[in-house]
Amino acid sequence: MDPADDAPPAILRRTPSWLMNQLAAHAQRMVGERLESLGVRRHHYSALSALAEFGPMSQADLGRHTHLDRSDVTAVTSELEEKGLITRTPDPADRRRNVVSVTEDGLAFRERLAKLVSEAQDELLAPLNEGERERFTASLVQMVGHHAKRKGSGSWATEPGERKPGMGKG
Amino acid sequence: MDPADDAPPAILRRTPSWLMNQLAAHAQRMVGERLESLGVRRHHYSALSALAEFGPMSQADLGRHTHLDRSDVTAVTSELEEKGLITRTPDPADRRRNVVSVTEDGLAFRERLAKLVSEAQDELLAPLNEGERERFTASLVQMVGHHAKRKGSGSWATEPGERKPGMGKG
DNA sequence: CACATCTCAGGCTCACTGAGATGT
DNA sequence: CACATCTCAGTGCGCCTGAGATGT
Repeated sequence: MDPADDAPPAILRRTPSWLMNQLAAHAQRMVGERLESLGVRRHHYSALSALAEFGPMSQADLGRHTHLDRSDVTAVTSELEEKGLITRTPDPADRRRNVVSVTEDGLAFRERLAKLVSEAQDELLAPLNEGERERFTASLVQMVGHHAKRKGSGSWATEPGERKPGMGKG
Repeated sequence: MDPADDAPPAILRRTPSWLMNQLAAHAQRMVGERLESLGVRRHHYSALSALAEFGPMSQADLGRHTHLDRSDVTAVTSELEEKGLITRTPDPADRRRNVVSVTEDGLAFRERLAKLVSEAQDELLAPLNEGERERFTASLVQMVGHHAKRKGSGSWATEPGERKPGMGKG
Protein backbone atom coordinates (compact mmCIF):
# COMPACT_ATOMS: atom_id res chain seq x y z
CA MET A 1 0.00 0.00 0.00
CA ASP A 2 2.80 2.41 -0.70
CA PRO A 3 1.01 5.64 -1.61
CA ALA A 4 3.64 6.34 -4.27
CA ASP A 5 2.41 3.18 -6.02
CA ASP A 6 -0.35 5.06 -7.75
CA ALA A 7 1.98 6.71 -10.24
CA PRO A 8 0.58 6.49 -13.76
CA PRO A 9 2.75 4.81 -16.40
CA ALA A 10 5.22 7.13 -18.10
CA ILE A 11 3.46 6.78 -21.42
CA LEU A 12 0.26 8.24 -19.97
CA ARG A 13 2.09 10.92 -18.05
CA ARG A 14 3.35 12.17 -21.39
CA THR A 15 0.06 11.94 -23.23
CA PRO A 16 -1.75 15.28 -23.35
CA SER A 17 -5.14 13.79 -24.08
CA TRP A 18 -4.90 11.53 -21.06
CA LEU A 19 -3.74 14.35 -18.82
CA MET A 20 -6.50 16.59 -20.13
CA ASN A 21 -9.12 14.00 -19.47
CA GLN A 22 -7.96 13.57 -15.91
CA LEU A 23 -7.89 17.29 -15.34
CA ALA A 24 -11.11 18.05 -17.15
CA ALA A 25 -12.91 15.46 -15.06
CA HIS A 26 -11.58 17.20 -11.98
CA ALA A 27 -12.52 20.60 -13.26
CA GLN A 28 -16.04 19.43 -14.05
CA ARG A 29 -16.34 18.14 -10.55
CA MET A 30 -15.05 21.29 -8.91
CA VAL A 31 -17.34 23.50 -10.95
CA GLY A 32 -20.23 21.06 -10.75
CA GLU A 33 -20.10 20.78 -6.98
CA ARG A 34 -20.26 24.53 -6.61
CA LEU A 35 -23.07 25.04 -9.10
CA GLU A 36 -24.99 22.19 -7.56
CA SER A 37 -25.15 24.19 -4.35
CA LEU A 38 -27.35 26.62 -6.29
CA GLY A 39 -29.29 23.87 -8.04
CA VAL A 40 -27.90 24.11 -11.56
CA ARG A 41 -25.31 22.44 -13.78
CA ARG A 42 -22.62 23.77 -16.06
CA HIS A 43 -24.88 24.02 -19.08
CA HIS A 44 -27.20 26.40 -17.30
CA TYR A 45 -24.30 28.70 -16.59
CA SER A 46 -23.16 28.55 -20.21
CA ALA A 47 -26.63 29.37 -21.48
CA LEU A 48 -27.16 32.26 -19.08
CA SER A 49 -23.74 33.66 -19.94
CA ALA A 50 -24.45 33.60 -23.66
CA LEU A 51 -27.80 35.30 -23.19
CA ALA A 52 -26.28 37.90 -20.89
CA GLU A 53 -23.63 38.75 -23.41
CA PHE A 54 -25.45 38.50 -26.73
CA GLY A 55 -29.02 39.22 -25.73
CA PRO A 56 -32.15 37.33 -26.79
CA MET A 57 -31.74 34.65 -29.44
CA SER A 58 -33.29 31.47 -30.76
CA GLN A 59 -32.56 28.14 -29.12
CA ALA A 60 -30.60 27.08 -32.17
CA ASP A 61 -28.33 30.12 -31.89
CA LEU A 62 -27.98 29.52 -28.19
CA GLY A 63 -26.73 26.04 -28.97
CA ARG A 64 -24.20 27.41 -31.46
CA HIS A 65 -22.84 29.94 -29.02
CA THR A 66 -22.47 27.52 -26.17
CA HIS A 67 -21.55 24.37 -28.14
CA LEU A 68 -24.58 22.67 -26.68
CA ASP A 69 -26.49 20.02 -28.54
CA ARG A 70 -30.03 20.86 -29.68
CA SER A 71 -31.50 18.28 -27.31
CA ASP A 72 -29.62 19.67 -24.36
CA VAL A 73 -30.63 23.22 -25.24
CA THR A 74 -34.27 22.16 -25.06
CA ALA A 75 -33.78 20.61 -21.64
CA VAL A 76 -31.67 23.45 -20.25
CA THR A 77 -34.01 26.19 -21.43
CA SER A 78 -37.01 24.34 -20.02
CA GLU A 79 -35.31 24.11 -16.66
CA LEU A 80 -34.21 27.73 -16.63
CA GLU A 81 -37.68 28.82 -17.64
CA GLU A 82 -39.23 26.89 -14.76
CA LYS A 83 -36.93 28.75 -12.40
CA GLY A 84 -37.91 32.09 -13.91
CA LEU A 85 -34.37 32.83 -15.02
CA ILE A 86 -35.25 33.10 -18.70
CA THR A 87 -38.36 33.52 -20.82
CA ARG A 88 -39.12 31.59 -23.97
CA THR A 89 -41.56 33.11 -26.44
CA PRO A 90 -42.43 32.24 -30.03
CA ASP A 91 -40.74 34.50 -32.57
CA PRO A 92 -43.47 36.35 -34.49
CA ALA A 93 -41.08 36.91 -37.41
CA ASP A 94 -40.23 33.21 -37.77
CA ARG A 95 -42.70 30.99 -36.05
CA ARG A 96 -40.37 27.99 -36.00
CA ARG A 97 -38.29 29.79 -33.41
CA ASN A 98 -38.43 30.34 -29.67
CA VAL A 99 -36.83 33.59 -28.64
CA VAL A 100 -34.97 33.04 -25.39
CA SER A 101 -34.33 36.04 -23.15
CA VAL A 102 -32.69 36.25 -19.77
CA THR A 103 -34.71 37.85 -16.99
CA GLU A 104 -33.54 40.26 -14.29
CA ASP A 105 -33.46 37.35 -11.88
CA GLY A 106 -31.48 35.41 -14.41
CA LEU A 107 -28.85 38.11 -14.72
CA ALA A 108 -28.47 38.39 -10.97
CA PHE A 109 -28.31 34.62 -10.62
CA ARG A 110 -25.67 34.41 -13.31
CA GLU A 111 -23.49 36.79 -11.31
CA ARG A 112 -23.66 34.49 -8.33
CA LEU A 113 -22.76 31.53 -10.47
CA ALA A 114 -19.86 33.44 -12.03
CA LYS A 115 -18.28 33.93 -8.62
CA LEU A 116 -18.46 30.22 -7.87
CA VAL A 117 -17.03 29.30 -11.24
CA SER A 118 -14.22 31.78 -10.79
CA GLU A 119 -13.32 30.19 -7.46
CA ALA A 120 -13.11 26.83 -9.14
CA GLN A 121 -10.74 28.22 -11.77
CA ASP A 122 -8.38 29.45 -9.09
CA GLU A 123 -8.41 26.06 -7.46
CA LEU A 124 -7.82 24.35 -10.77
CA LEU A 125 -4.90 26.56 -11.77
CA ALA A 126 -3.47 26.74 -8.25
CA PRO A 127 -0.07 25.21 -9.06
CA LEU A 128 0.59 27.64 -11.93
CA ASN A 129 1.95 31.18 -11.59
CA GLU A 130 0.54 34.16 -13.45
CA GLY A 131 2.57 33.74 -16.61
CA GLU A 132 1.94 30.02 -16.76
CA ARG A 133 -1.78 30.53 -16.36
CA GLU A 134 -1.86 32.97 -19.22
CA ARG A 135 0.17 30.76 -21.52
CA PHE A 136 -1.86 27.72 -20.58
CA THR A 137 -5.18 29.43 -21.19
CA ALA A 138 -3.91 30.95 -24.42
CA SER A 139 -2.93 27.52 -25.69
CA LEU A 140 -6.37 26.19 -24.81
CA VAL A 141 -8.02 29.03 -26.68
CA GLN A 142 -5.81 28.39 -29.67
CA MET A 143 -6.61 24.68 -29.79
CA VAL A 144 -10.33 25.09 -29.18
CA GLY A 145 -10.46 27.65 -31.96
CA HIS A 146 -8.47 25.44 -34.27
CA HIS A 147 -10.64 22.38 -33.74
CA ALA A 148 -13.88 24.32 -33.75
CA LYS A 149 -13.15 25.30 -37.33
CA ARG A 150 -12.61 21.71 -38.32
CA LYS A 151 -16.27 20.91 -38.03
CA GLY A 152 -18.17 18.29 -39.95
CA SER A 153 -15.72 15.63 -38.86
CA GLY A 154 -16.54 15.69 -35.21
CA SER A 155 -18.58 17.51 -32.62
CA TRP A 156 -19.70 21.15 -32.80
CA ALA A 157 -21.20 20.06 -36.08
CA THR A 158 -24.82 20.53 -36.97
CA GLU A 159 -24.84 17.88 -39.65
CA PRO A 160 -25.77 14.28 -38.87
CA GLY A 161 -23.28 11.47 -38.44
CA GLU A 162 -23.26 7.81 -37.53
CA ARG A 163 -23.35 5.80 -34.38
CA LYS A 164 -21.11 2.81 -33.95
CA PRO A 165 -21.70 0.01 -31.50
CA GLY A 166 -18.27 -0.26 -29.85
CA MET A 167 -17.20 -3.46 -28.22
CA GLY A 168 -20.19 -4.34 -26.08
CA LYS A 169 -19.40 -5.33 -22.53
CA GLY A 170 -21.57 -8.40 -22.29
CA MET B 1 -26.93 31.89 -40.37
CA ASP B 2 -23.65 33.72 -40.28
CA PRO B 3 -21.08 31.06 -39.49
CA ALA B 4 -19.17 33.53 -37.28
CA ASP B 5 -22.23 33.62 -35.06
CA ASP B 6 -21.14 30.53 -33.19
CA ALA B 7 -18.56 32.39 -31.12
CA PRO B 8 -18.80 31.46 -27.44
CA PRO B 9 -19.40 34.27 -24.95
CA ALA B 10 -16.26 36.03 -23.75
CA ILE B 11 -16.75 34.77 -20.24
CA LEU B 12 -16.53 31.16 -21.40
CA ARG B 13 -13.66 31.89 -23.75
CA ARG B 14 -11.69 32.97 -20.70
CA THR B 15 -12.71 30.09 -18.46
CA PRO B 16 -10.08 27.35 -18.41
CA SER B 17 -12.42 24.66 -17.16
CA TRP B 18 -14.85 25.34 -20.00
CA LEU B 19 -12.08 25.36 -22.59
CA MET B 20 -10.65 22.17 -21.16
CA ASN B 21 -13.97 20.44 -21.29
CA GLN B 22 -14.44 21.37 -24.92
CA LEU B 23 -10.98 20.25 -25.79
CA ALA B 24 -11.02 17.11 -23.70
CA ALA B 25 -14.25 16.04 -25.37
CA HIS B 26 -12.55 16.51 -28.70
CA ALA B 27 -9.47 14.66 -27.61
CA GLN B 28 -11.55 11.76 -26.32
CA ARG B 29 -13.26 11.58 -29.64
CA MET B 30 -10.08 11.66 -31.68
CA VAL B 31 -8.45 8.99 -29.57
CA GLY B 32 -11.66 7.03 -29.24
CA GLU B 33 -12.32 6.88 -32.96
CA ARG B 34 -8.87 5.53 -33.63
CA LEU B 35 -8.97 2.92 -30.88
CA GLU B 36 -12.43 1.88 -31.95
CA SER B 37 -10.96 0.82 -35.28
CA LEU B 38 -9.13 -1.85 -33.30
CA GLY B 39 -12.11 -2.68 -31.13
CA VAL B 40 -11.07 -1.14 -27.83
CA ARG B 41 -11.60 2.01 -25.80
CA ARG B 42 -9.23 4.32 -23.97
CA HIS B 43 -9.36 2.40 -20.73
CA HIS B 44 -8.01 -0.70 -22.42
CA TYR B 45 -5.02 1.23 -23.65
CA SER B 46 -4.38 2.67 -20.19
CA ALA B 47 -4.53 -0.75 -18.60
CA LEU B 48 -2.26 -2.38 -21.17
CA SER B 49 0.22 0.47 -20.81
CA ALA B 50 0.39 0.15 -17.06
CA LEU B 51 0.90 -3.59 -17.28
CA ALA B 52 3.55 -3.18 -19.96
CA GLU B 53 5.47 -0.73 -17.84
CA PHE B 54 5.06 -2.10 -14.33
CA GLY B 55 4.53 -5.79 -14.94
CA PRO B 56 1.89 -8.06 -13.38
CA MET B 57 -0.20 -6.58 -10.59
CA SER B 58 -3.52 -6.91 -8.82
CA GLN B 59 -6.63 -5.29 -10.24
CA ALA B 60 -6.66 -2.85 -7.37
CA ASP B 61 -3.13 -1.71 -8.16
CA LEU B 62 -4.02 -1.49 -11.82
CA GLY B 63 -6.81 0.86 -10.91
CA ARG B 64 -4.48 3.02 -8.85
CA HIS B 65 -1.93 3.30 -11.61
CA THR B 66 -4.45 4.18 -14.29
CA HIS B 67 -6.90 6.21 -12.15
CA LEU B 68 -9.60 3.76 -13.11
CA ASP B 69 -12.47 2.95 -10.80
CA ARG B 70 -12.62 -0.55 -9.35
CA SER B 71 -15.78 -1.29 -11.30
CA ASP B 72 -14.25 -0.20 -14.56
CA VAL B 73 -11.13 -2.25 -13.89
CA THR B 74 -13.28 -5.33 -13.55
CA ALA B 75 -14.99 -4.66 -16.86
CA VAL B 76 -11.83 -3.71 -18.72
CA THR B 77 -9.83 -6.69 -17.53
CA SER B 78 -12.66 -9.03 -18.41
CA GLU B 79 -12.76 -7.67 -21.93
CA LEU B 80 -9.01 -7.78 -22.38
CA GLU B 81 -8.93 -11.32 -21.07
CA GLU B 82 -11.57 -12.39 -23.59
CA LYS B 83 -9.37 -11.03 -26.34
CA GLY B 84 -6.35 -12.91 -25.02
CA LEU B 85 -4.43 -9.70 -24.40
CA ILE B 86 -4.03 -10.31 -20.67
CA THR B 87 -4.33 -13.20 -18.25
CA ARG B 88 -6.03 -13.03 -14.90
CA THR B 89 -5.05 -15.62 -12.29
CA PRO B 90 -5.72 -15.83 -8.56
CA ASP B 91 -2.75 -14.76 -6.45
CA PRO B 92 -1.63 -17.78 -4.41
CA ALA B 93 -0.02 -15.46 -1.84
CA ASP B 94 -3.21 -13.44 -1.28
CA ARG B 95 -6.28 -15.19 -2.50
CA ARG B 96 -8.40 -12.04 -2.55
CA ARG B 97 -6.36 -10.87 -5.50
CA ASN B 98 -6.32 -11.50 -9.23
CA VAL B 99 -2.87 -11.13 -10.69
CA VAL B 100 -3.19 -9.48 -14.08
CA SER B 101 -0.43 -10.02 -16.63
CA VAL B 102 -0.12 -8.80 -20.18
CA THR B 103 0.43 -11.48 -22.84
CA GLU B 104 2.75 -11.35 -25.85
CA ASP B 105 -0.25 -10.57 -27.99
CA GLY B 106 -1.18 -7.85 -25.56
CA LEU B 107 2.23 -6.21 -25.78
CA ALA B 108 2.18 -6.25 -29.56
CA PHE B 109 -1.36 -4.92 -29.59
CA ARG B 110 -0.44 -2.14 -27.22
CA GLU B 111 2.25 -0.99 -29.65
CA ARG B 112 -0.31 -0.68 -32.39
CA LEU B 113 -2.59 1.30 -30.11
CA ALA B 114 0.28 3.55 -29.06
CA LYS B 115 0.83 4.60 -32.66
CA LEU B 116 -2.81 5.55 -33.07
CA VAL B 117 -2.85 7.47 -29.80
CA SER B 118 0.30 9.30 -30.78
CA GLU B 119 -1.30 10.38 -34.06
CA ALA B 120 -4.22 11.79 -32.13
CA GLN B 121 -1.90 13.82 -29.91
CA ASP B 122 -0.32 15.45 -32.94
CA GLU B 123 -3.72 16.34 -34.27
CA LEU B 124 -4.77 17.71 -30.90
CA LEU B 125 -1.68 19.87 -30.44
CA ALA B 126 -1.48 20.87 -34.09
CA PRO B 127 -1.80 24.64 -33.56
CA LEU B 128 1.02 24.75 -30.99
CA ASN B 129 4.74 24.90 -31.78
CA GLU B 130 7.34 22.78 -30.03
CA GLY B 131 7.93 25.09 -27.10
CA GLU B 132 4.24 25.67 -26.56
CA ARG B 133 3.55 21.95 -26.58
CA GLU B 134 6.15 21.35 -23.94
CA ARG B 135 4.94 24.17 -21.72
CA PHE B 136 1.34 23.12 -22.15
CA THR B 137 2.04 19.49 -21.32
CA ALA B 138 4.24 20.48 -18.39
CA SER B 139 1.43 22.59 -16.96
CA LEU B 140 -0.98 19.69 -17.33
CA VAL B 141 1.43 17.39 -15.53
CA GLN B 142 1.83 19.91 -12.77
CA MET B 143 -1.90 20.33 -12.26
CA VAL B 144 -2.71 16.65 -12.47
CA GLY B 145 0.00 15.94 -9.91
CA HIS B 146 -1.22 18.72 -7.68
CA HIS B 147 -4.82 17.58 -7.69
CA ALA B 148 -3.96 13.90 -7.49
CA LYS B 149 -2.39 14.58 -4.11
CA ARG B 150 -5.55 16.29 -2.89
CA LYS B 151 -7.43 13.04 -2.70
CA GLY B 152 -10.29 12.30 -0.37
CA SER B 153 -12.07 15.42 -1.51
CA GLY B 154 -12.70 14.29 -5.05
CA SER B 155 -11.93 11.55 -7.50
CA TRP B 156 -8.81 9.38 -7.55
CA ALA B 157 -9.88 8.56 -4.02
CA THR B 158 -10.30 5.07 -2.73
CA GLU B 159 -12.50 6.05 0.16
CA PRO B 160 -16.26 6.27 -0.21
CA GLY B 161 -18.20 9.48 -0.68
CA GLU B 162 -21.77 10.56 -1.20
CA ARG B 163 -24.15 10.82 -4.08
CA LYS B 164 -26.31 13.84 -4.50
CA PRO B 165 -29.49 13.96 -6.54
CA GLY B 166 -28.92 17.08 -8.66
CA MET B 167 -31.79 19.12 -9.95
CA GLY B 168 -34.09 16.47 -11.40
CA LYS B 169 -35.25 17.32 -14.86
CA GLY B 170 -38.87 16.45 -14.54
C1' DC C 1 -39.50 20.29 -52.65
C1' DA C 2 -35.34 21.19 -49.51
C1' DC C 3 -34.20 23.00 -45.27
C1' DA C 4 -34.38 24.93 -40.36
C1' DT C 5 -36.33 24.69 -35.72
C1' DC C 6 -37.96 22.51 -31.71
C1' DT C 7 -39.22 18.39 -29.08
C1' DC C 8 -39.17 13.71 -27.50
C1' DA C 9 -37.19 9.13 -26.85
C1' DG C 10 -33.34 6.82 -26.29
C1' DG C 11 -28.21 5.02 -26.82
C1' DC C 12 -23.52 5.02 -25.20
C1' DT C 13 -19.29 6.25 -22.43
C1' DC C 14 -17.37 7.47 -18.35
C1' DA C 15 -17.10 8.32 -13.45
C1' DC C 16 -18.93 6.78 -9.56
C1' DT C 17 -21.79 4.46 -5.62
C1' DG C 18 -23.65 0.70 -2.70
C1' DA C 19 -23.74 -3.74 -1.39
C1' DG C 20 -22.28 -8.31 -1.13
C1' DA C 21 -19.03 -12.35 -1.25
C1' DT C 22 -14.57 -13.62 -0.19
C1' DG C 23 -10.27 -13.47 2.05
C1' DT C 24 -6.30 -11.37 5.28
C1' DC D 1 -13.28 -7.40 14.36
C1' DA D 2 -11.55 -4.01 10.75
C1' DC D 3 -10.02 -3.89 6.28
C1' DA D 4 -8.83 -5.05 1.28
C1' DT D 5 -10.24 -7.18 -3.04
C1' DC D 6 -13.29 -8.33 -6.60
C1' DT D 7 -17.87 -8.39 -8.74
C1' DC D 8 -22.48 -6.88 -9.88
C1' DA D 9 -26.25 -3.65 -10.36
C1' DG D 10 -27.45 0.72 -11.14
C1' DT D 11 -27.25 6.17 -11.15
C1' DG D 12 -26.29 10.50 -13.35
C1' DC D 13 -24.24 13.26 -16.70
C1' DG D 14 -22.60 14.79 -21.14
C1' DC D 15 -22.70 13.91 -25.83
C1' DC D 16 -25.00 12.33 -29.53
C1' DT D 17 -28.66 10.21 -32.93
C1' DG D 18 -33.17 9.44 -35.10
C1' DA D 19 -37.58 10.69 -35.97
C1' DG D 20 -41.51 13.57 -36.00
C1' DA D 21 -44.21 17.96 -36.04
C1' DT D 22 -44.10 22.48 -37.52
C1' DG D 23 -42.83 26.25 -40.28
C1' DT D 24 -39.96 28.97 -44.14
